[in-house]
Amino acid sequence: MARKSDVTRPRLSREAIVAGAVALADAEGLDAVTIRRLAQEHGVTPMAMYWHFSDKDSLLDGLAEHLIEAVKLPAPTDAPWDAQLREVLAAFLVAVRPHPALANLTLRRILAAEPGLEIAERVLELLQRAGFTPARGAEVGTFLVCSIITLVAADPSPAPPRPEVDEDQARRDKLARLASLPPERYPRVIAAGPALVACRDGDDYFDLNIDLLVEGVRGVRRR
Amino acid sequence: MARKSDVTRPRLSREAIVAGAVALADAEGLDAVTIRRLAQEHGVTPMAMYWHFSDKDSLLDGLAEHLIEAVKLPAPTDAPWDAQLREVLAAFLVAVRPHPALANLTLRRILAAEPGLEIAERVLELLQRAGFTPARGAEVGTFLVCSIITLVAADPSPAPPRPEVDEDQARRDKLARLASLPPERYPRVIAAGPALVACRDGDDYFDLNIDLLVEGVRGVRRR
DNA sequence: TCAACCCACTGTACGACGTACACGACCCGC
DNA sequence: GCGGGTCGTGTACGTCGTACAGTGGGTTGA
Repeated sequence: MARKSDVTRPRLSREAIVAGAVALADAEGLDAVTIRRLAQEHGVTPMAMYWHFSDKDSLLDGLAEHLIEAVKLPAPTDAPWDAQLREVLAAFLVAVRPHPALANLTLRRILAAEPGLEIAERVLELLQRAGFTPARGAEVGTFLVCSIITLVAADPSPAPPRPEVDEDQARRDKLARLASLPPERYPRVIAAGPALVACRDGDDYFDLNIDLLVEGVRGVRRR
Repeated sequence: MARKSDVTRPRLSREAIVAGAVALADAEGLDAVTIRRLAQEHGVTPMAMYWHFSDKDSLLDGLAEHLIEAVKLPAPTDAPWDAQLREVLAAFLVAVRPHPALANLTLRRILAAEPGLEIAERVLELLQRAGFTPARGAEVGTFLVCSIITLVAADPSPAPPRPEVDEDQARRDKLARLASLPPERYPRVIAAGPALVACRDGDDYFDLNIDLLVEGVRGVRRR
């Protein structure tokens, strides 16, 4: 097997594997994250991965944990609960947004490790302060976090392939298809076409919808 | 190859394949939906599928379309926009909820066929009536639909395996893990444990969060 | 009536995937 | 110098999607 270099290769490690996997997922999508592919990129046999991870699923656990660890939870202040809630959700968004291909992995793994528990505790505390019972708070909090993840994950094409020229082209094609719909049946879809097809690289989309969530929480507070 | 019956087998069709795939996904999760497995269940060679679908992805397209077609859009009334929006979102939820394993497929395929376009048009119309510009309406509407899907898809374990006794056991284990956390660090996580771990089989969770979304839309309306 | 045709399906094969199992090589303290 | 962890190799198996080349049976035109 060809080594990465002729001299000694820097020892493999959990962290190095995870970092490589994250980079790979960012560049080519989650489907490109393969035991064999990662091994190859580290100049190593596929089976070498199994010393550091018991199986592929635990590798994905590692990726999710990596994302969740990156959340920089803002320090508690004496600002009102809704302002603080917005900050917490925004912090989560900021951490996850660079890795849309991995966002979905965090969906079911937030409560699996300490950093995620910290986030959950914080959200539940703010929701309790807002007047929710623990059960209601859990339901709302679960939904909030899931929504942030979806906000990020729902955006891109299933898996961004190599050339970003292609991606643009695909978007243009999609827009053209919308534009060619019968205008008497779908006037608003056509009018909104550019916004429906656009990639969410501005902050507007995220700001607006985080606001929507927080406003929603305020709205259902009394129940 | 063994036929499903000794006598002539009823001709294969797109619809039959999709129906089988939906049933399979409901029973054993999306991972069980395999070209080979479907072929076997129809008493047919794997390659026979490729007469009806160009590849697996177009089969998944078919599944998504099947779900979206099932949405029973309520007739327009002269009720206020927010009440109607709630009805539309609820209708979407009702159609998707029986098939959590397939919900995510609809995320990027709503605008691919006519029934989905109809839904989009309707949502955009209501949002326009609420005072949103087409662009803003598109951003909010996209998020609303994605949220409904997430509401359904985020719930179950990755893929429900065979015995539902196991599923209950897994839930109990997870709850026990939460309960054994240090109470001084995670008091609210522990208090909310049952609600965090519970399966969302009651309507409460969905009703509450649809309300949250509609209230959120009302909240961000003026911008 | 019979050859021609096409639809729906078969058969075989290939490369990629996750991973079980057995086997080294390296490095450490004793 | 040597025995036992730590880390990695080599080989193999079963499963996946699917390319490509056949093939049989129903319909059709002469």
